[in-house]
Amino acid sequence: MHILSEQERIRREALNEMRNMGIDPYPAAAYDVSHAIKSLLHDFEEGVEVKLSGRLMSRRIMGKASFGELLDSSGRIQAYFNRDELCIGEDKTMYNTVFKKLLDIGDFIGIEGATFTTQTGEPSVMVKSLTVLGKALRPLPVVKKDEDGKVYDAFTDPELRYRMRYVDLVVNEGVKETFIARTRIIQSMREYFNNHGYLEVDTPVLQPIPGGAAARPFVTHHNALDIPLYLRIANELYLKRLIVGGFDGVYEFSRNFRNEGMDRTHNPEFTVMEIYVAYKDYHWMMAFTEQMLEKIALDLHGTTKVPFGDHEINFKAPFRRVTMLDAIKEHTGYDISEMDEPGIREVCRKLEVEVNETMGKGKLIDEIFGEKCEGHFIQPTFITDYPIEMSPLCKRHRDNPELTERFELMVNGTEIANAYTELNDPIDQRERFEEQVRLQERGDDEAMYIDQDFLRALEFGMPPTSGMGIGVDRLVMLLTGKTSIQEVLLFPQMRPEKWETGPDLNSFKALGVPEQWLEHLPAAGFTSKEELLEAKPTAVHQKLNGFRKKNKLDIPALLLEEVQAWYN
RNA sequence: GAUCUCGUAGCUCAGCUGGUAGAGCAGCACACUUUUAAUGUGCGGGUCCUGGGUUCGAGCCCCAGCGAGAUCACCA
Repeated sequence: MHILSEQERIRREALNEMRNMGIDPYPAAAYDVSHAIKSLLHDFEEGVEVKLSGRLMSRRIMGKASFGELLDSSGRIQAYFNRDELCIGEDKTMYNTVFKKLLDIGDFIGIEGATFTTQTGEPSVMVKSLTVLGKALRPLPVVKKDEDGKVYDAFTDPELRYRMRYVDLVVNEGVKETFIARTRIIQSMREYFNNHGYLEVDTPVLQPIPGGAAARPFVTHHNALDIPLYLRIANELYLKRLIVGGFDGVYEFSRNFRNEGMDRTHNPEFTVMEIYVAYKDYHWMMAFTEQMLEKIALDLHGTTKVPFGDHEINFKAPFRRVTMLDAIKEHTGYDISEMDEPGIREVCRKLEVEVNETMGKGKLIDEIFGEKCEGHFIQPTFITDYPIEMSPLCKRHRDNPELTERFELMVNGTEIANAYTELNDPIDQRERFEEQVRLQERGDDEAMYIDQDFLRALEFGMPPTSGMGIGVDRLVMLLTGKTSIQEVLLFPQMRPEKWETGPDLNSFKALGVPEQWLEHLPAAGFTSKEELLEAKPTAVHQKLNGFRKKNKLDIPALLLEEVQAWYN
């Protein structure tokens, strides 16, 4: 138990008083409402009998009448509490005591009454009946907004907002909308795939070999099997096994886990949608992807134009297509298409792109692209035909064996999707994995492991297939105008909070402190037995009785002799 | 992991050259029957992130730690 602040103590006292009055602050019965607030406001009419529920978010008390705001999941409405409307008879306790004294901002209440419009033109509810549905014991931050929509005292500290997302969702406008948008984006995507007849599947999160991507995995241990298991870094190799098994198209919203840095674009767990479709190639997949994004933008915003920062991004298909080598030529002036590794190294030096000895030709090209080109692609652009070294799961380009049939979709200067014509030649695949092992030995810690079962599956034959993965979190960021991944994850990873262990009331009890006093000692400034015994008995005696008087505690005052007895 | 910045009341923030901790909102009390960032009067509320150090004296200076943010590295 933490030490209660004054405001928390006052709310607990109100809670007890409600119980003493026979009001259950946490009633069990369902409270069926007549309207969601948003829909009530949407076609607002006067004189409609309504029953609403929600949190009390503000109160403006003026003697016998008060205004408050009720917040439900859909919106806010003003409620008018008039003493004589709420309390028809002589007994005015419901207004004078329950509403004015015992309710607080943040409490859940139900109201029944009739709609009307105030003199200032505000749609409101004249409250005839009030029900307490759930008392809040902690004060909610009060965020206020003036006529111009200017926000005061917003709850802004990112640490507190992410740790206490429940508070963030209640008091900060727009937070809920972001997460509703996230779900709608996912629904739109799922609908698109289902309409094409592709099957949503689930593949293992716990994997014996962390394959399908180059990343550092989380390791755990399975006791019964006594083996290490890895949290998946990708699901690609499993989905391709399903294509081997005969599905035409499979997709999965895959929570992936990577044991790497955390910042405003990286969370240890994140969501990627991956889809694999048989008998298709990456040209088909580009068209499929751009149409998907156009649909998502339309479903979410009703237009393909999405504002983001200073830009407006247009998801209208088709998107521009540029080969990686052309992109490099476009943004650096160097044509590296005919160059060998030393030649490209020289270009890196001239461009002041940082490289090291472990990097192969492909990696060098990727570095140039990442440093000099990536950031320039604001409007959706497909970058195609990547070097073979950095694409070990991708089929060789039909016209150039040094390249692969791969594209990445760049939007707003970052990659949001990645796709291949998948490699289905098992012998080539085995050699590519072995090349990865050589890179690993050279020091490239991003190189991949060899998944023998995956190779076996390919040896049974996989139809030509195209696969695409899209970062769901980043897509949501783009479509909601957020610049940090923490804003689109309900519960982003944070360092665990340190909790006060709390005062040890039992140790006070052992000293002989009366039962009724135990809970008040920490509030009065004594959090441990040691702390108490360090002070003089006379000081303790005065401090505790002073606390009793100040807080009007309904317990007997302590005698000095009683306090002295604790010291023996 | 590195560098920089920040951590003060429930929330948002001031706090001078080191000299007894402040404001607004929220809370409590009183007044007020159509307000809307309601208003007026009064009153409470603090481990100044934690632990050391310097000093007669530390919210402020120094050291260490914890947490967060920004930049970078790695990654998507």
